[in-house]
Amino acid sequence: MLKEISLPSPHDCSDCPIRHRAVCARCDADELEHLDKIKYYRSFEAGQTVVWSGDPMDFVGSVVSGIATLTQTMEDGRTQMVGLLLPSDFVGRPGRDGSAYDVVATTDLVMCCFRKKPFEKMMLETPHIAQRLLEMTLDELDAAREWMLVLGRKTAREKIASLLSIIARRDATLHLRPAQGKVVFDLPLTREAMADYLGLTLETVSRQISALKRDGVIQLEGKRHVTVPDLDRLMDEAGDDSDGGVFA
Amino acid sequence: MLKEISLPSPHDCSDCPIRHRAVCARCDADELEHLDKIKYYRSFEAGQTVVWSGDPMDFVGSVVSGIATLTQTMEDGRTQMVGLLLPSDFVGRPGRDGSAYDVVATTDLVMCCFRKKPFEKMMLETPHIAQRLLEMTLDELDAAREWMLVLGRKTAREKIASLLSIIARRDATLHLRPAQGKVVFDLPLTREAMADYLGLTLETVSRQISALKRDGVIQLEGKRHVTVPDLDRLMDEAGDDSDGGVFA
DNA sequence: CGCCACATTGACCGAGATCAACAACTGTGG
DNA sequence: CCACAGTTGTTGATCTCGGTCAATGTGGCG
Repeated sequence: MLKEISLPSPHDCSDCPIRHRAVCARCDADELEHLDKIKYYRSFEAGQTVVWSGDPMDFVGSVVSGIATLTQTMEDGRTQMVGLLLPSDFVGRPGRDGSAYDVVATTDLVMCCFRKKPFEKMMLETPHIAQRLLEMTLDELDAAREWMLVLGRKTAREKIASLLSIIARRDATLHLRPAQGKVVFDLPLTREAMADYLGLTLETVSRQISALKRDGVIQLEGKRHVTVPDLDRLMDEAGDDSDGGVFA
Repeated sequence: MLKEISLPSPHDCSDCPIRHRAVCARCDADELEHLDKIKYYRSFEAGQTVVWSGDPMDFVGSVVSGIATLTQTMEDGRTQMVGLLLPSDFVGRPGRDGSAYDVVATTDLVMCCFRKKPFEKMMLETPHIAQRLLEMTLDELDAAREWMLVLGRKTAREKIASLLSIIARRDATLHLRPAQGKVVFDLPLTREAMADYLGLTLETVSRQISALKRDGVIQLEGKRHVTVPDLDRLMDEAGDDSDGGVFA
């Protein structure tokens, strides 16, 4: 079944929900106008593949709404998620033809795309864009390294707790609620996607979620709706260095 | 015992061995002269810690020679290496006060350091530096994501083979030898460091290296000197997508 | 209703961790 | 020169966490 996805009418950057966080965050009015000329919107429905690994990619862009994943797959089918793309995150690599990863929409997704060639040209002329992209890339590198610790050294229970606390914290900041005490959110990932993120099997994910529920660390309503009564407790289970947030 | 480390006399960038690969790769003569004013060299001996995680860092810089590691440690002592720094690699994050990781010299090490504040100022004024740093950061992000697949989904044997083939290929390109057929190199890491890199115990590392030796995939002379009779065979064992190098 | 995708739970197994002994090498001091 | 201690690496015995295989549950939609 193909849902009819309404292409969002091109709207002004000034009321863009990711205006202040995306790659264009530092651009002034002139620069936005320039960007406007090379941008277009694309929508994807949940489950659709945005780009296949190895395929040429003639655009780069930002996630406006929804969630996408970056995954790598070995010949025998083992797959590892290597990135979780949330609104304002950047997709694609300037200066490279193809995607190194599969990019898949896990929810309905809207992207603000820039034609690659003009974007690359603009990057050379517009320090504001290159600077912001560098900052975002450094943040992603930090996140990737944090994840390497999760993958390499944490137990299954700690891995699940780590993922939940990341989602909980992101959700809290997104909705401008305090990232402590009680947090409520919906899981944006299937058990299988969580397993691919964590280097586990989906059965282990299921078991550990059940265990955390049994132990009162989380409450579940249905399969996706999660209540965390005490975020500190959850972060404790994640084995994270107590002082949650690294540096500003 | 403290070895006497001779501080290398400040030398001209023009005969710097990493001139064409480091963060200064795209700089012209003027820019190099400017960099020269804020740079200084530091030497470390094998085993010394360059920066502790969380400590303030008043410089950024490039590895000139030797090898350093980036590691994260949990309270209970579990550690995960999150970066392997080879000559020309960049250390430190502009715009951040402290290091998020421990940086440790695993061999004798020489670094070309830039005072942070002036470097940050220069980055804003010198697109060549910001551009090159962006490129290098994107490369590191790709490497980190490649490593996430290794950590999350590969077997112990595949992990060892992956690490060996990475070192072999780097060594081959460094010495401008073809990255195929027979390759010979010295392991720059202890078994424990390899374990920390791969999310294994040092015993498992030792066992798998012995197994690869038994199976003729590698030959060992002493504990560190490795001969790879057939790099393709090794890469096969690593389970890597056959077409070794992703994109250019 | 029955189908299908997603999730849970159980029984069993094996790769890798853990605990422990030992070997090889290096530098130290008598 | 040898005895030694310290570091690094190897190998063996055993245990355990998480993977594998399989049955069962659940909720949405035709």
